[in-house]
Amino acid sequence: MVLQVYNTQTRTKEEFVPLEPGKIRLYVCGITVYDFCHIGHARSAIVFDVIYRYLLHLGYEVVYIRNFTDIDDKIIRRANEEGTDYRTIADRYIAAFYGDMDALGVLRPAMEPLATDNIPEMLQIVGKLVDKGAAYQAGTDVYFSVDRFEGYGKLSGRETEDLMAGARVEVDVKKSNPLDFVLWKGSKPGEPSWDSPWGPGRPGWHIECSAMVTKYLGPTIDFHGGGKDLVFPHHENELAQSEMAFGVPFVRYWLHNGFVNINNEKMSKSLGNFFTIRDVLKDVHPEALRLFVISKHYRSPVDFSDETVAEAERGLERLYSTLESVLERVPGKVDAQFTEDVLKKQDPELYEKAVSLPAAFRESMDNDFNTAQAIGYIFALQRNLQRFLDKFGRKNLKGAAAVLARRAADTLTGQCNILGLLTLAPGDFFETQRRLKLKSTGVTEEELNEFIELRHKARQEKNFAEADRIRLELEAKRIHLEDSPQGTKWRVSL
RNA sequence: GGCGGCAUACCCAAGUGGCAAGGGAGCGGUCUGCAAAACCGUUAUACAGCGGUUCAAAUCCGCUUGCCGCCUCCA
Repeated sequence: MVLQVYNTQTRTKEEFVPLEPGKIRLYVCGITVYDFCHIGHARSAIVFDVIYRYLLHLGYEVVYIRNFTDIDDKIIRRANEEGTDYRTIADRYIAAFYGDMDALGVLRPAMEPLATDNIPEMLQIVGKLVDKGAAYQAGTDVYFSVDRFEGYGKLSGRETEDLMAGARVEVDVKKSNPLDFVLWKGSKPGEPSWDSPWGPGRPGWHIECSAMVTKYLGPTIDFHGGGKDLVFPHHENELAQSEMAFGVPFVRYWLHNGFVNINNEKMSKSLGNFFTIRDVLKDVHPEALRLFVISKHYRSPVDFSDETVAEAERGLERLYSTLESVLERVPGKVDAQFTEDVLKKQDPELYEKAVSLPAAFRESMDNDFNTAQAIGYIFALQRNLQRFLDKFGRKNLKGAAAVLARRAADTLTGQCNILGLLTLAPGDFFETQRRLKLKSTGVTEEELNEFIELRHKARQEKNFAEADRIRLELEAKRIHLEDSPQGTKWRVSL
């Protein structure tokens, strides 16, 4: 089986062949640090986190780089609004970003370089382009000359004539071609600036990625990723300047994730319909958000709503619930040896599903990271496992049945871990989940425990009317009581 | 105006030529003092519409309709 990936540039799925056997160079465009991240950023981060985890799982050495754009117009504007400097703003939101990413369980890339730490490298590329006649100075700015790069438009599938015709931007008179883009921007008085052969200034938007890709990974890399909106102009321009400067292919496979929509409309700052990661995580468990994101193929748009997120939460609770049952019902040590045949006889379907899950999972993931399908297989095994557990009523499992249940649970957990799911002990998950959800009911844990205690007494006295009254009172607040042999548990409905 | 994507049950969502995965919700049942959870059963002669290719199409081709995105900062 081979990994197939959809390459934006060719618009087809291609067999993945790394530049260097066993090694993968992966670069993902990070964020511009001028505000808190929203769930669109979360989707991108989670999608590439899953891809990164999967490539590691396949046994590749993956060098994963994700940059921070820490100098740009929006950062400067924000600094001016707050009467502070760009560095303060950038550092604040870098810290916030790390907080969000850690909360989401996103693995850290090998390196997360800052644009401003790589200015000399950028100037080097600008110099190369000027020397080759592919860039020119106009006023205090330096522009890339799109006409000089034959392949311009090959990533986004556009013809330069089409772009010209549809140009919505006011044409900058300094440019010799309206499509030319700025490599180096002369700074206005009071703006942050760096010295350069073309005068004091700061980098244009695209040059930083070209510089950092080359510096940390080399002139040709395997994967370059980001949101769909970066295809044009950002990645198109990166590609143009890099290939012009270094004369070798820039990226072997371009990966772009789809958007998060709200009510079927793109979520964006300009539309004002966005949710920050930190706000969402106030009532949604990070693994539930992750499951929500990867329940759909990464290239498709995904609609974010209370309903769609709640579905993911319920699904995740189901998985953890089954795992919890296995922990409770299968004795701590399962050391007895049984032949495969004996295990299979316990429940042929469960046995078969457990044994075949890794292959099915891998086949899905090898097909352009089809996490949605992989999750389908995971739920199928979960269902079989739960069914198997239920066959034993409330009894603990013993012997071969215990071994089979344990093996199925381990397989489930193992595959989910590759996606960054089921990374917690079930007990810890449910505790966090209950605490998150209880906040929205206005009932404190102490109050709730008092209710449960009162009801417990009423039940002991066979005063079921009172017991049911308490149940109903709590249900009105979406708190459901579940009587079990281990005592009364509770959960908040989603 | 140019370029691109999507359309599968009540909802979400896989499927990319050979009997339509999975999840949620609903309904009926088992269990329960009553519940909940869980389990069992049930819910698409059918994949926007029309035409074509094929022994065979949700899957390939063409047209039509509807929605969305990019072309400006944007994950």
